[in-house]
Amino acid sequence: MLPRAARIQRSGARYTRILAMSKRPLAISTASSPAKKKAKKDGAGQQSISAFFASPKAAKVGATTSTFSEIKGTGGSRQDPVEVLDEDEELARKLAAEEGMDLDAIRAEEARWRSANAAVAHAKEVVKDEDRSIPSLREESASPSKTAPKQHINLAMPKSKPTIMTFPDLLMDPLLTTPEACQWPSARVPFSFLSHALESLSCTRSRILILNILTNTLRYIIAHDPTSLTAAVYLLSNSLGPTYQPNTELNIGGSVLSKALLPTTSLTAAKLRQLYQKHGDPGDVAFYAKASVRTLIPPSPLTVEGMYNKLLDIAGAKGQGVVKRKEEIIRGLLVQAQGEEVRWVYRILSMNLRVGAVRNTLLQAIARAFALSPSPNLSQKEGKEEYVTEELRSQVTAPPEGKKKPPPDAARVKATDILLKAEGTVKRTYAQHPNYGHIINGLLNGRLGELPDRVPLSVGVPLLPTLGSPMRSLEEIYDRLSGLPFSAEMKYDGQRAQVHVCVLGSTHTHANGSASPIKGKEGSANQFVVDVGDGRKASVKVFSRHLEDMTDKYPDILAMLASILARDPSLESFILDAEVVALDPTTGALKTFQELSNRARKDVKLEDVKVSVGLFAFDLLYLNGQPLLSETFRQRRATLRQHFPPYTPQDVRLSARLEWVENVDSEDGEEVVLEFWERAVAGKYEGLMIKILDSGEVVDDELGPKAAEEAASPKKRGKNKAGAEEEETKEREKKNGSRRKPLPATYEPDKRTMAWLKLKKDYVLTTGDSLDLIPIGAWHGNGRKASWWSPILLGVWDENEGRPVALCKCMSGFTDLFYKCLNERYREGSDTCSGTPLWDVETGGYSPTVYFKPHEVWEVRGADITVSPTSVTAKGLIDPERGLSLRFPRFMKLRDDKRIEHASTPEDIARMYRKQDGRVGGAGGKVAPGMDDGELVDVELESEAAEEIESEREEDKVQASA
DNA sequence: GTAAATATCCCCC
DNA sequence: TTCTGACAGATTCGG
DNA sequence: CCGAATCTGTCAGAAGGGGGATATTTAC
Repeated sequence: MLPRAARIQRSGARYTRILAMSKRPLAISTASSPAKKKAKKDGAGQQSISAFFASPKAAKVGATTSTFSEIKGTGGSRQDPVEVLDEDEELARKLAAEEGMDLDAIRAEEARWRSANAAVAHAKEVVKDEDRSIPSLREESASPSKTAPKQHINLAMPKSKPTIMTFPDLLMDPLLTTPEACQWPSARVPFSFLSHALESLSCTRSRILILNILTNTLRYIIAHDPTSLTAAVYLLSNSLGPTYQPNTELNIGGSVLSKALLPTTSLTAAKLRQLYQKHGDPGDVAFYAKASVRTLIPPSPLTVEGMYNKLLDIAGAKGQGVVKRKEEIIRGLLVQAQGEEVRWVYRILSMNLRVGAVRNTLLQAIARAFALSPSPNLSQKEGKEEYVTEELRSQVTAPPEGKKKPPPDAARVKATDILLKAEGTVKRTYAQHPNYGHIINGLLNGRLGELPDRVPLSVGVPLLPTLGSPMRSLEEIYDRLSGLPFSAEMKYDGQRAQVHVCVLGSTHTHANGSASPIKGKEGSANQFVVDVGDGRKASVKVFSRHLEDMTDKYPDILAMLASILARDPSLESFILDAEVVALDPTTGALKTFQELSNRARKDVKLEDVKVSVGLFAFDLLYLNGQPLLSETFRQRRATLRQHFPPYTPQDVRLSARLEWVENVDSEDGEEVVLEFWERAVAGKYEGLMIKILDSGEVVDDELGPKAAEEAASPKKRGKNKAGAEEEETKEREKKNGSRRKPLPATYEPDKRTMAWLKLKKDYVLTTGDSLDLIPIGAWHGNGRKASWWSPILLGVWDENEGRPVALCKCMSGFTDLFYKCLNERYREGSDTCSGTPLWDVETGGYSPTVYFKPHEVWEVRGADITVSPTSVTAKGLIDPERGLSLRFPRFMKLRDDKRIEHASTPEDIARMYRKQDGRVGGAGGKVAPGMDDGELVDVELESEAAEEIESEREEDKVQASA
């Protein structure tokens, strides 16, 4: 029996899916195309008119519809949902009649939709009756501070009938169920089981239910086909393997996919496009297209492992004719897939499941699944306290159906505690060794508690980086850290690099991870071994921020590392965290990110290096066999500086530099920090990184920093620091009347803590400039933004030509409400929005789906001005061939006080470019005097002004809708 | 049959 | 990289 | 004291500009 809450969720969600149907053009590819392909694209791909914007009937229900989407807004709908159903039915019949085909499949589908139909109808009633307080769009904008109240739709939903096999409900509380009976007839998990799980996932947005579904799914697989587990997890993770391994990329996009789909459907390209228009989601299109096909001989059922292996085949394919070969594999998969499976095969192929579960949730589910259903390979005796045993589980009771939630029973409390512990171990392990395959092997072959030892931090396997939280002013930083000593480091505009070095034959050599999930193909292709010169050799790897192996790209860094090893024979293995920055080879002055990205990436030879770089080290995570993660930043930094003094090569052509990042500490005084920040603003830096030096506690209340410092003490990392210690803290807090949060200065992979704060100059409202731009065109959004305009093309005002010129696209900074209002202000086909360029604008290399009548001005921010191959703004002012564009554009507010003639001009942009280009800085940290002397703003004024601007902005954003 | 242009995909920020 | 929004848990507020 | 309202942290998923790598198409 399904818990009531689950039933409600499920039906509500099913209903969401229908709402989520939307129109979208066939061309899914991005539209950042050079001007030349404009004509072709506009002709073939982009079907721009959508029913919602065109039909008056839809306009009539518009308000109601968006009200619906509020409930579980997976994108809203451009059509009355009920009608979608009718049309689908009709279409199905038509297809069946035309092609003379598989009525059974269509019937089953009909049944499914009909039950959903009932749900929608009911839901509609409920909403109408229950809630008159959901305002229409206009009312909403009148009282913007109130967000629409949450809806609870209480209705019973007839269960849809799976076409092929009957699978259990997966939403139930895993503590109340057990995966006893095998759910499939074969030895291996069929793909249909996974498909069922995905289907269930897509029906809800509740984190709790998503976790339940995933956990239950994995439990069944652990219990009945553990060898398929790794494959299943990768299929669920939108990836084929750890990013640091080669050949985990499919290298296929929308174009290959639709090309492959076409022949499996016996539909014409035009019909397929029609389906795209109808449904929006490519996976749904595949599903409907396939629903019209009859196969004479039913293919053998697709298995999870079979699917995964086929994907590996695709990823491994190389050379001439790959597209054809990949197409064939895909076609094979689509033929094999039945019913619902088609949708998920297709979404997996596009590596975008969109079911609300990615890395963290998946790891949680893995942990819980193993804690509840231990690997069949293990004897039941060991480590009982790490698992939720059958006895314990059977004592857990279901909460009663009433609305009152009584306190959970003791067994549940205990079980939940065990689950949380398991999550902690698995997440921590993954953060230090992000490889699902290794973790699953570890869990299948060892106890939960042994996992960290079985899958340890290893040289050669990148660990996830610590993340910094964005801050908007220096003041906010002092506020957050309430007196804890910190270091302020320059944030360079380059590329993150995690450098792994291990001298071969040293005592601390770590295996580079066994049991790779990537089978066959050239698994461990790139082993980079550098010759130190004194007879030693070392293996070296350089990883990017997203843990991609980019050792290829930096032969000069490898050379530098060889020199470092040569000058210090005691170095055996280490992991450095650093930033690679482009440098002027002679002066050592910093260069821009854009220049760094001009470097070649593959098979780079030392001689071919055109852009010199420096490696600016800021952390040391491992040294000579010893992980340093649990040491404080102060300690790690000291060790780093002790063992890795800066290095300047004799010949800049043959080796990169090694530098320490420039920094000051809070102990140097506030003025010093302020000056440092001003230098960051004036120079070619992104801003500052602020890092806690010692572990401590942050005090939220008035109790002041003293208590915090008192409590500050280096913390030993350990699994069970909980228990008594925590209670003690809580009690102390109660007495003091202050809340404290522990703030560790240890290296916390994958955590976005307050221990690392980033202050970028473009976050700070009074620094960096903002632009006033004119919206001149747009595209249809995807997924969540399917019923809105997104992105939007923005232009500057060119006085000479007397018309707007496109500068950049923009999609960030808009609220949902703003999008809705935009739909009204620029309704397709109205006098403000047209599929053809009715107004005199220069769009350069952009070809938007629709053009807007240029009559508004928006305030927009960005980090930098870039030289652009697409934009034509200010062409000739900086570069004869290329225009200028904006890095990280984001919408701030509507400027209804400005006319388009008052928008920014190409000259403005060019001036900003010159200003940032002339910025001073340099590796030595010297600031050339006399530059930009007017830019320095008193910090106090700054933050006050910022606050004002901030609140103003909020208001404006809302007002924009009125 | 080879070289240049174009299209896609992916990855950096 | 940027951003917003949804959930869920924790805290505060009002009767 | 309890339930509602509000705050906070975490997670997911939209998508920006630029540029290299590679396969495919076109031009000579």
